[in-house]
Amino acid sequence: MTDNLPHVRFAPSPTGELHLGGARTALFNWLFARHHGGQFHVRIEDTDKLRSKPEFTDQILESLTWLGLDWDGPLLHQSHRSGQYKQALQALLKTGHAYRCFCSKDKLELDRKQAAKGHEFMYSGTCRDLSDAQIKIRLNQGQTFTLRLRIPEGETVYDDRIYGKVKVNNREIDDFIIARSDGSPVYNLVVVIDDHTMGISHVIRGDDHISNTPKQILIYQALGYDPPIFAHLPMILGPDKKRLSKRHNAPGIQEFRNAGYPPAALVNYLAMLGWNPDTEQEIFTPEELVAAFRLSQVQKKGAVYDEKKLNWVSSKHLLAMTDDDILAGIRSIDPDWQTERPDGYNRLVIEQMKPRVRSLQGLMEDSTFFYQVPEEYDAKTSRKRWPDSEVNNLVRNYYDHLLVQVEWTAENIEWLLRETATEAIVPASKLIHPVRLALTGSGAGPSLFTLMEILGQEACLQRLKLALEKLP
RNA sequence: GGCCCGUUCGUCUAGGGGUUAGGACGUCGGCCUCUCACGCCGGUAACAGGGGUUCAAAUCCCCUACGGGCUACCA
Repeated sequence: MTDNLPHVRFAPSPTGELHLGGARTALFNWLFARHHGGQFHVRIEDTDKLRSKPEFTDQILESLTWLGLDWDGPLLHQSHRSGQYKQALQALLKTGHAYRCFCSKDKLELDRKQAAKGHEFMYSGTCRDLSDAQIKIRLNQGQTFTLRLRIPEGETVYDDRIYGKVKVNNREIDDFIIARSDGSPVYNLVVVIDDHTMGISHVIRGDDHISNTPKQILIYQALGYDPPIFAHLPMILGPDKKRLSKRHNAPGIQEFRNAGYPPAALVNYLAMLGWNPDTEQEIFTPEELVAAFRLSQVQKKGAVYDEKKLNWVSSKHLLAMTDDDILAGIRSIDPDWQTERPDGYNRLVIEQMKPRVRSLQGLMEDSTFFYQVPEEYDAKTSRKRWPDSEVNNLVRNYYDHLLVQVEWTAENIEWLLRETATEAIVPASKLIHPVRLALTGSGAGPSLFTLMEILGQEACLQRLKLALEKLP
């Protein structure tokens, strides 16, 4: 490119939803581009007609958008470039870098099976040096053929920005197929042409592509293109150290969204998987990540996905978010959440609950007592905090005091409670806990007096009355 | 099988010749306290193994083991 700024791309195939590994690859590309003021492109690799589904494209894009990974320029589709591939194939055939191979699929498969017993399988090169006459005969017979790349002698070397120098003897690479017998180009050719015509300067992708890279470099050379810079990211692993997949019931990005992880938290966590900022900072905003990101700080080894740490990162982000932002986040998952309540009330609830949860979903679930009368009382807490009818007397006294309380503030509520306890010559906690149980149905929750102030006099009285009837 | 890549606490990682091998999550204990969280303090826990090189190796070299990836007319 003429601007000298990096151009990178994320190239998912729409054969499934975006998962963690893909998201991380996209993220690192995006961080790299944004850090250097370059361009981040998204290209949909939809050449596999059978497995590609437009719904998946939509879903992937939605996930990227949700994560905040905005891309530059139009969305590209690989399938729209077929003319160009044909042209390149023709050129390679003409220059002798590619040749026709008439071996049938069945024969190749047989060879492969034979070889499986012994050692490696490589294409034997049967058709490598067919004469023009021989080719003509076969063509006249109507034999179908694939196109193979003629691999030159020597070795292919490249400098991986993460792995360092990677060197492969070309003997290890066989004359692989670049066009199928129906004339369609194969992935390795297609990426090369796409990346070249898009002006991609840095190819940043999963390290499962490391062995493909020399093949692709050979194609670049055959075509007379300059290869881009390569950087291979380590895989994200499951607890068994195998590449993370559905078998680990690894959630797709949409599930993280639905579970109520703030996108910035997921981005933060993913960035820390296999990368480190060279400082001891752990919690980053996306902007801070952009500023700090260096490819050179990327790890070579795979990293195990750890939900516990994600939860921690998420709780940190939640704590740092404003109540309004959290409310907006919740509404983006569930537009109807507590809409019948004033948002002022909801914000108070959020303020109280946000240090106690790890996700928006958790916040919604754990704050139901702010909105409805508890349906039951936690058995263990009941036994411990409300063991007998003496508690009823105590709570009834408090209830009576509250009945006449005109100014409903946390201070007044607390003062009254302590008064009630003092009158009965018991510690305040003897009253605090049963009251909380009556109001929330559980033994845990925000500070009782703040809770009561937020709930309001009417709700508190109603719930106390109910508990007095039902407990112990 | 072949080729490539990797290996520091359970997990994410710092450390690249001389360190009490550091931090974070988790876990355990304590403090705070009306509970639960938050917060704070503290504990637990790692250089895969073996050979070299060196006065000195987690750090450099070699081998082994283990793990992963690739080895398609998939992408």
